[in-house]
Amino acid sequence: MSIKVLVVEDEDAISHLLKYNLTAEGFEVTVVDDGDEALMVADDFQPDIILLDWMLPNVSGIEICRQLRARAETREIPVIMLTARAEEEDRLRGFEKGADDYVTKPFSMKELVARIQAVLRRANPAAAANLVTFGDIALDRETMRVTRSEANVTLGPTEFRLLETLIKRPGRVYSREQLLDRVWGQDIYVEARTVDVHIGRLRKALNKGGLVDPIRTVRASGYALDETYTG
Amino acid sequence: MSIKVLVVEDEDAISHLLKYNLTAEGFEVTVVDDGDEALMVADDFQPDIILLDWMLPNVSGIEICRQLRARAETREIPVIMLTARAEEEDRLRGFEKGADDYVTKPFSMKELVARIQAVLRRANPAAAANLVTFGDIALDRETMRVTRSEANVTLGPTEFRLLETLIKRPGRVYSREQLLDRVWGQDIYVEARTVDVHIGRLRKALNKGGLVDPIRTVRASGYALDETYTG
DNA sequence: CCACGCTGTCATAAAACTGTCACAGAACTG
DNA sequence: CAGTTCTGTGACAGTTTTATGACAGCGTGG
Repeated sequence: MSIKVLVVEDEDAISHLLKYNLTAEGFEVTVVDDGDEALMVADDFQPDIILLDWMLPNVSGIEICRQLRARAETREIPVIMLTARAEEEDRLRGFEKGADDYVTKPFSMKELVARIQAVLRRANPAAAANLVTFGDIALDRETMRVTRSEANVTLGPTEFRLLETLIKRPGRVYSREQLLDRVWGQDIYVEARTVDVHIGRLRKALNKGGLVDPIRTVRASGYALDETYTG
Repeated sequence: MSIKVLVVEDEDAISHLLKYNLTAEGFEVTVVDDGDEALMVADDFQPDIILLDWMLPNVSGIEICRQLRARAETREIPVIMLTARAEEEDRLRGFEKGADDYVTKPFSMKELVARIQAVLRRANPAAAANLVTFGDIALDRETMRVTRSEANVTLGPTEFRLLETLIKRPGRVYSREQLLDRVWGQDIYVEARTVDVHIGRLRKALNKGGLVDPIRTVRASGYALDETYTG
């Protein structure tokens, strides 16, 4: 099942553009062009996120936003405001009324998608899935197994947790300290460089057989799963 | 580079605690223990937020707050007051003088971090955002990546921070000294001309493939992102 | 008690990045 | 236009950061 996006936008040019591109990105897109309809559709379609134009016929986007927040059924749905205005004051009003983020037209699709994902991550408390995948890598918490391209990968407990941590947010860079906190726990002390060694061990296990390394080293910062990697 | 916090606090016990915990939370923390120093450091370090102790030697926190508001350079920086007093009257005075929030000692780190983030969101949504864009350039703090026209740009740590600094205020001209303060830090000494070299490196990386240079050199002054540039 | 798998630390080598300098060229000045 | 000031940049030596093999300690199961 894919992520459902509700687009509230009255300009056809923009809504078509959005529908086209977001569909291509794998989202399930519904478009409405007016505020009252938006409120109704939000209720029964239950989108995962709403993209809300600021300027709408009849009711302003900000008012929609306020009303969405007032109803139990729609309260939790994150909202990104789309607007031509970049003024500070407007931005503040948007956040005040409960917008989760704010995108100024014109925007790039890349930016929009990144923001959608960021907001969803923030709003969506841990997807407690047993099976997590990243490219051709699959990690199963239940069986404590990791596979790459269907082939079994043998990991020690520490490497397993390390991968488990990294895979939660592919692309995000974790500092050695953050990894120590998350993988080793906050109370125990180990050298930061120990992380390097375990990253090395994880790499060796994961890339056995000459596969491409999916782990990115970010100098002076830490490590991340390379989000541009496609298994 | 992460969010910069300036802590103004004269009690070592507390400032150490703050520095330790906030650093662990991913903030970049600078501590000063006296008001006059705070004003100076705020100017060149340009923190994203200031945690200000109410009781300080020489000058009171509230006075610092007032003076911060009086200067263009520091006016926009949000302030959270730290105080042992919880009386309504003090709280009002704090807000009157321009504090954005108010935390009463003793406080939990969790609470403080939550308030910092709330204040940052309110005061400056862009600074708290992971993704900053300028024209066709996008800088993502979470993944530590920079792209131009969707294409990945490889930067060293220093060039990354340099761009991060410039992109905060496109168009603003930064002197070499200001860039040294903000990008390199206040305590270390390097030649001003070193900035030129890194600007050169940033340019080379950013414009690879014959793209237009978005960085403007302002003779005898410094550098800026060219606000007339449209990606 | 031993073998074994796993761990954390270290030493060392390799890689990546940094700051400076020198010089060429560009931009100003009068 | 000649003189002066400022900027761009290739080269380079030095430094910082990362990768990795080696090793000793630990706990478990035999």
